[in-house]
Amino acid sequence: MTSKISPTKYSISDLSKEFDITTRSIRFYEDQGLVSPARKGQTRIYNQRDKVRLKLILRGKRLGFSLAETGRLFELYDVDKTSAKQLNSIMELIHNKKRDLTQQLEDINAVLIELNDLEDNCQETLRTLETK
Amino acid sequence: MTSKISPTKYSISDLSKEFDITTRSIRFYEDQGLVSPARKGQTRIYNQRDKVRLKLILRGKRLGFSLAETGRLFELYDVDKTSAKQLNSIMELIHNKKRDLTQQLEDINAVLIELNDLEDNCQETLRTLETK
DNA sequence: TAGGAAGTTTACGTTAACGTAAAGGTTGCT
DNA sequence: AGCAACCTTTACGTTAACGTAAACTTCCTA
Repeated sequence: MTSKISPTKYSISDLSKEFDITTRSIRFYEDQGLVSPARKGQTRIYNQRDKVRLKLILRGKRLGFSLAETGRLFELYDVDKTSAKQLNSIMELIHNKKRDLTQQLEDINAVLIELNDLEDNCQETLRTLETK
Repeated sequence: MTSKISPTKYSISDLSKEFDITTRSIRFYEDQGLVSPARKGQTRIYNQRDKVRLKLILRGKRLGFSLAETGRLFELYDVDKTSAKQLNSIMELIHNKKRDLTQQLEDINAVLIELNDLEDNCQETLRTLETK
């Protein structure tokens, strides 16, 4: 049996509400080539794929990716018929991204440790203040 | 015996070379109140503390912190004699930062998994290209 | 049929984090 | 003395990622 799935059709304001971003941002992402919704007349109509892309864009932003970088990552997924040359440059790109992210993991862990220390200090100070 | 430590005195170009940033950036960070080097006449003289701060600024940037956010974190360390009220707002700030960073950890792990998948695909495609 | 809600394009404005250039002071050779 | 290598301040320019406003269309409904 074929699986019927969710509505798969969204207006721009549907998505702006769901992701808590402005319609301006969504149109801007389109301008930058990160999404390309269908049109019904003038009106944009977004499908599941567009929605997923928005989610990925936002995740990218949380990680400090520029929109251009996120766009590059999107391209990676659309690669089916590529030359070996391109494949190698793609793998280099992937390698660099992995390197950056691994560095970020270290950074985050370090900062989390520091924040926990700070938190402990604060709580202790609070306790001594209350005892008095 | 007292431990003699490293030079602890740096010129602006020393640090710009060491951290691979421009002197313009370093002066800008000063402008934003993130470092405050001593002066000998007009000339800036940086010490160990300044150097550490630069390192932290750069780590913050890797994590997508704005200079203002990093500045807030610096302030947290200078807190000794603070009121309970301030302590609570500080702890809230810490809490939010921890929340963000934890989210980032999840994001990074997700992206790393995807990148590994992509890498595998690329390598497999490369192998099939070579076999032919 | 008048108006409101949601959509559109076009275009100028804004903020952060510097880049870049101009104009000049200080030190150290040679 | 001259100039090269640093340092300084001042100030305008630049890019990314939108914000904001104007002017317009389309659809719904009271």
